[in-house]
Amino acid sequence: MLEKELYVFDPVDPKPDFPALERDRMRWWQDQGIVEQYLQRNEQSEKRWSFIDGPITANNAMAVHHAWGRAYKDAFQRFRTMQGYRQRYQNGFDCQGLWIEVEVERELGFTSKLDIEKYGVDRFVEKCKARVQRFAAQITEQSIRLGQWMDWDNSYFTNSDENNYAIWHFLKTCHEKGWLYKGNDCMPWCPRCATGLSNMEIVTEGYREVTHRSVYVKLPLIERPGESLLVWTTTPWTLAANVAAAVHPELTYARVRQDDEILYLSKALLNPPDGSASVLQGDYTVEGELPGRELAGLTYRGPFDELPAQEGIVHRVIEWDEVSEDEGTGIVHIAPGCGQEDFALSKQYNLPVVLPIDQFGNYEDGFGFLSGSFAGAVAEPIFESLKEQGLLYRLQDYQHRYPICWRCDSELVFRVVDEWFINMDGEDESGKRLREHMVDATRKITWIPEFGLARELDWLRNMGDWMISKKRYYGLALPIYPCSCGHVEVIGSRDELREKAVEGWDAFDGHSPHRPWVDAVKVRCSECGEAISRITDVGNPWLDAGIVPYSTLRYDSDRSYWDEWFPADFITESFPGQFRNWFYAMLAMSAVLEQREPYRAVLGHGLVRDERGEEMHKSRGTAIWFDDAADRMGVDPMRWLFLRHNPATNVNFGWAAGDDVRRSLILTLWNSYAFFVTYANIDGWQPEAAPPSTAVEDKASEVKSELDRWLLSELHQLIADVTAGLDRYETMTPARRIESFVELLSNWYVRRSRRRFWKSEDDADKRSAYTTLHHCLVTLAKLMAPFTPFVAEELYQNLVRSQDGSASLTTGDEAPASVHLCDWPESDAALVDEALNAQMGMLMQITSLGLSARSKAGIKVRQPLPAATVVVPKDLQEAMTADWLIEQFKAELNVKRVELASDESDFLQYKIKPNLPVLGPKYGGDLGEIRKALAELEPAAVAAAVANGESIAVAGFELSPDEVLISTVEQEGIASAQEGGYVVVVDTDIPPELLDEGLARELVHRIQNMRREAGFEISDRITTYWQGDDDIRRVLAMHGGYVQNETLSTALKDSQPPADAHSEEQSVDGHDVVLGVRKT
RNA sequence: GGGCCAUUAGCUCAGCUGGUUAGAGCGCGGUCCUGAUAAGACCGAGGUCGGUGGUUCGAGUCCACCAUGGCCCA
Repeated sequence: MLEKELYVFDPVDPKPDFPALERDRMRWWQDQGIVEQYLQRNEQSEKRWSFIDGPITANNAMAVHHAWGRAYKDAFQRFRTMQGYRQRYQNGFDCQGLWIEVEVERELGFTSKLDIEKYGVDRFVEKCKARVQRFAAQITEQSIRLGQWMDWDNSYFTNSDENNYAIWHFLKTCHEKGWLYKGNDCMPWCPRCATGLSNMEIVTEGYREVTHRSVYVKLPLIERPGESLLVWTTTPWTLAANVAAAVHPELTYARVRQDDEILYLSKALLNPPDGSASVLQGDYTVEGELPGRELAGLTYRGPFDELPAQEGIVHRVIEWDEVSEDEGTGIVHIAPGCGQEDFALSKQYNLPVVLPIDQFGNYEDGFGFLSGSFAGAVAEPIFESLKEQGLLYRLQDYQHRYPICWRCDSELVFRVVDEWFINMDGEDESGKRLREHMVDATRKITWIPEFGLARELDWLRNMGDWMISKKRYYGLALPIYPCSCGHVEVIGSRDELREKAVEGWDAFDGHSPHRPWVDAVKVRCSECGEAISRITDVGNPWLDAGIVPYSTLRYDSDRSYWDEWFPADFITESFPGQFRNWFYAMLAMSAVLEQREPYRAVLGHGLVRDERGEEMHKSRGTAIWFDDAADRMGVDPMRWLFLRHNPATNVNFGWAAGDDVRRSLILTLWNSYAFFVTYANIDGWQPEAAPPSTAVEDKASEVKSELDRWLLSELHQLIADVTAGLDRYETMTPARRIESFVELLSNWYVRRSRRRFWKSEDDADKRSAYTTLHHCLVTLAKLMAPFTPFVAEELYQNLVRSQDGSASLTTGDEAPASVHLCDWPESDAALVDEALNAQMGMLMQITSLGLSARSKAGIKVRQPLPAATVVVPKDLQEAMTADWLIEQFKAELNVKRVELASDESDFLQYKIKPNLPVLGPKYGGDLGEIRKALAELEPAAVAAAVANGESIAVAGFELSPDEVLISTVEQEGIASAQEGGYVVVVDTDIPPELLDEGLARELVHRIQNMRREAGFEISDRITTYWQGDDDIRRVLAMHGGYVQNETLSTALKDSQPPADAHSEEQSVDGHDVVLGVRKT
């Protein structure tokens, strides 16, 4: 091979290791300072585009599913950068919250909250911070590998002082509006984490199918000795907190005698309609029926009345409309301290609330034999006790979905606890509720996919008050200072804390506002002057992420900056949880602070599944790590795979899918690019100064082939479509448009243009081909830069930058140092020629049909045929007569002559159909009859009439020719193919001279293969040696010039090949031939 | 229980505001081509577009109900 410096373009490896190219290119970007130039490119721009990055949890390494969202983030930022918009490029890390505590607890081998206290909250919090730093660094490295260009040194961290104090400001605003309150609610509680879960965390993934021992319990009625209610529960530990039993007032209950006692239960459950077993076991007799309301007001003896905690409690029967007769007994055991609905009933009926368990799920004092035991482990002692008391009816295993902790999988319990809430129905000065402000903001936002709007509104309609406190250690320190006098101080900033501090400031000063340091500070109660302490709770982590449109945009420190960048033009995240998490938290916080939408458009996307559409599992080996995927698949295919996908649905990710992208898109493009470079180097072609498209348009003298004009036309349509799609925050449609363009480029333009590049003359047509292909490849690189930044850069660097990368190849038209610094291509509508596009479409269509016809005749394409006859739809017959089109068709199909026929009747049979779009509006209900009658006419006669422009009489109506559609099917015995009004027929009668020509082409083919096997360069000149029979001799005598020209043979020698030639004996179309090639 | 989404070829998925014969990739079978060559092209088989009604001259597309699956919320 020649020294590459002798070429204009760096020779292209036809089979590159793409991941290796990516790694090299990544380093090159860093070494050349390209990323910095990119970040600064639009600093002076008037236009700005505001993107806010949803913080990624810096708690573990990045996974492939993060790559999906980050591909969107990067693609849209790159697109806007190339369009000249000023941006912030700020990445964010989510750094506080229980999930981090859980991981650190795991690292340290802790099993309980108490271990943290023993270890020291300060050391523990430092560990949490360190973990976050570690993974933030790792995620940053991985994101860079993904090709994500952000201002990495300027990432925000939600555990920063600014972020925490911004939330303080928010909370103080809530407090000033009177929307912050301490509530006691019965809530799901994890006994391991020893914390409540907010309504946002009780999610569907937080349930598990489990089997519990359920129990039927008798509750003896005080007023009716010997008679009992029968109740049922799946959580026996709650029986010790029972205070009431609920019946439905309208349902019918049965009074049943069994043995020597009377039981009450739902009548329906004696003989369940679904055929399941009766609640009762054994013989019984129904003595009467009564509506539930007649049981209400009775009192009963509770199952654990002897416990101190139950002292003085009167157990009543109450009415409740939610009681069902689908399961249980139709009488519901009510323990307000252990269930949300129960707790609500306690307010309604003023029932006492018994609180049986502490934060670890252990029974409190006052519960006798149960005190100190874990609620989840007392089923057996409780059953034993019930049995002793004669209250146990029977036990039954019961399978149901039960809530579990999403962090540690522990089964949840329900506890009544003090927590802090934001009242989502709080009213502002005008009487408008916070919830309504959020709904208004939500409607102003563009939700992609559209159903996001409905989903968010649904959540806003149903959401309860926002529980913002958590009884944990590492997180936002809630700045809430309740005083024993009843007043509550809420601190809104660090300065305010210092002003109001009465002790502990010195101990705190210099620390982040985290526990335990901030807890040292006491402030003065503004009502009574008492020194008061902060509640020990930390904040819900969605406060941390929700404040980001304020904290990162300097709301508290630089309002003009905030004005400039708020609201965000665009955000994007994966769906799960976000409608009630990040999307929601931002809406809520923005509604409080500014009563407006914090983002204008939001793109949500689904989940990453494995190749078969199932969840990725480490254990099943279906999980793919990001680093592995980047190493093996490369990130360009990964990004493309995500960006070409419909965001509304989950994507199936895997090695085969990635390889498909590599082969069908990247390699196809690469091959066209390699083709260009190979021939451009041979010809010493160099790009011109001015942009090729206008250069060509301006030079009327330049011969522009239809292929070139067509490719430019398609290119400019592509630019328009891709731009429009990205403007709508869509990547699927643009990606698929690019795919089809690459397909056309490779399998039609390059295929049909090959000879233009091969020919030895350096004429205008050849230069036009180079100019066009070069321009299209460069433009394609720009269009693909947001999607596949690596391969786009490879093409760009070699096609427009000098080999050492130091300068532009063009003169007078300095090309930017990187494709990512280029302007986004502009579509020139004047270059879009729809007529030409249609014409080329027709050519592709008839070519395909011609090949099909040849295929049916079983004649290889290398064998020339005398003629093909083509029929095209009437309105395209004019377009079909173009010389260039005929020439392309002849060449592609290898036929000598093309005949255009207007009458396909010799080759086809007709079928006629009504033209429904025309007839429908005109004839309406008569259409059925017309269709029927039309079907009975003689097709050929109708076709003839239509061809002559005559009307057709059908069922009493006169149909004009354009109201009838003629279609055709092929006749037997003719080598033809037809589709959609096109017919191609090939003449299979091959004269001897064409057989010779076919043989000549076959010989060329063999020689070409031998050239390649011999390892010759494409431009090497050779001497060809041959030995063969008279037919071969005749063919070479006649077509020797052609063979020489095609094979770059300086001579054809009728002799045995010399020893140093590459030679073979072959059978060519039945002729024994010896061939040899040797470099001249 | 309420809401949302989906259901199109063996598999994975496109299909714009209703319009003539519903497409692609992979897989399968066959043929061809080859200076993209451990690629490529062409042809073929494979679909009652989940079901039932409705609106309409006409429904994969709009409406209702149902079924199945998924998601969200109680």
